[in-house]
Amino acid sequence: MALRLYNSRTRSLEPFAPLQAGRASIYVCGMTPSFHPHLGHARTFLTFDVLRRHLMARGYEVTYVQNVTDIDDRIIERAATEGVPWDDIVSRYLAEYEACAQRLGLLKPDHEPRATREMSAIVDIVNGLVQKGAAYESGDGVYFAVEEGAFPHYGELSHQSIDELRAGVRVAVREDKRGRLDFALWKKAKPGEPTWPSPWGPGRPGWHIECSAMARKYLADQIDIHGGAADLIFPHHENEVAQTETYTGKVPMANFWVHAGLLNVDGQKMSKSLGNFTPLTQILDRYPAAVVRYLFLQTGYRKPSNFTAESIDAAGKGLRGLYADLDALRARAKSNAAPGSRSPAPSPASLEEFDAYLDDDLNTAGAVGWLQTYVKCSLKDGGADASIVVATAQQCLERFGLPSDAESAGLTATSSQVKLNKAARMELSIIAGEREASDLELVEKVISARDDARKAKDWAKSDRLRDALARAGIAVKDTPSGAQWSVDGRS
RNA sequence: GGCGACAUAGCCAAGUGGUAAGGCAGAGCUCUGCAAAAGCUCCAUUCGCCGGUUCGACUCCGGCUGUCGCCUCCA
Repeated sequence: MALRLYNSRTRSLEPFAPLQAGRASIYVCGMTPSFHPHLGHARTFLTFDVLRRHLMARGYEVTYVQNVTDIDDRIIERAATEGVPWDDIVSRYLAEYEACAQRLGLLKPDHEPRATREMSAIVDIVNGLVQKGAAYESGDGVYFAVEEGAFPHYGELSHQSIDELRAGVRVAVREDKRGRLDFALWKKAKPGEPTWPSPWGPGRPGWHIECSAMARKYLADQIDIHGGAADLIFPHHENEVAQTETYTGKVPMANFWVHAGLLNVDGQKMSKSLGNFTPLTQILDRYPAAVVRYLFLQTGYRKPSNFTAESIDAAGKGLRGLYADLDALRARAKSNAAPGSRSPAPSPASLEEFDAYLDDDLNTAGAVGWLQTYVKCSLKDGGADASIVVATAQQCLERFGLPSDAESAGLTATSSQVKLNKAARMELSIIAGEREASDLELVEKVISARDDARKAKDWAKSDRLRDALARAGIAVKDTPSGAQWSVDGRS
């Protein structure tokens, strides 16, 4: 079976055929660091991270480029509001994004070009477009002449005609251009704005042109897959296609346009004004990154997705369950293993079943279901070779970019995660008769006091202590080998 | 107004022209001092509504309704 992907350009599912045998080039529109990265960013980049991992697993040599648009109107506005230099804004939010990307386990792009460092490539394209007569200089910039028919295929990607698009244009924009649909390739400097030199005087690139320049420079005139979130289809990608294809004369610039669905929060579009905008950093502080990843894997990447506290809690429990079953299989494999035996290879047949889901337009949700069933059934079926199942499941987790066990996924309690609030600390320190002990020591003291009570069959005291721990956010469970505890909701 | 996506159990969510994966929640039982955890079992005669095609549709076609998104701020 071969990979099939939904191509927004043709609105159909197509077999993936690379331009060069064995290679795949992907360009994904990355961050504009003008504000905090949010969950929607995470969803988009996780989607392409999994696509990339799957292509690699299928034997392609993948070149993945994800740009940074580090100059645009919003960055300038933000800087003006805060009264700081524009590049302070960029470095602040870019650093925040990179920290999040690392926590999410996103593979590092092969190239991460930044618009401001690619000015000559940008100016070259604008120049070329002007020379071809597809663009013109006006009082405030250089514009692409959509309305004069510079690009006959304009609108094909977003499947709208020029007339339809024109009808949709809202308020008259105060730009000095000939046609309403014409868009800026280069913006001449206004006072106080950052500038770069150009044949049209100091200024800065318009939005869209940077991607045309960087995709060509770091990949080629024509690439296999161009990705981004669905909200970029128009105008960003439409304009990008117009620029690149007019400039290079090669069609199409991207064989596949792959768009990730947008994310809603509590049923509504995420926005600052609705007050449901949560920086990604805060989400990752609250939930393990692996849970965020698992949550999005459970949804088709093209579908609109709704984020709620319930949905991520359920995802966390589902992932924990998977890891628990896997641990049980590991234990079985260990007890069955002959001394000195090597760990076995994954089952090719099972792996193929898993990959078949991903081949089907990256059906991660189906693949998750398959993996849950595979692990659960293997656990019930004593006849299955546990070590092979474990090896196979680990491969699947790697395809997903998920850690191989609960501990590395940050799902188990560790001493550093014990943080008692004031009231809880007070209560436990009274019970323990300790004032100076660390949070961790306090918890352990109370646990052992409870153990003593249980040995003495003083159930009332034992339950009292368990309740106190529960109020402090510590869950206790008694096992044959003694009491185990965990930070609530963590394990 | 134009363009599009989606509509499957309490929630999330796969899927197929031949009779509904999985997760969460819930219920019962086992275990347990009681819990928790774990194990076992159960949980959509039905896939928004109405027509059509078909031996047969949730799956294909047409219409309707609803939700959401895009139409130069957007990942």
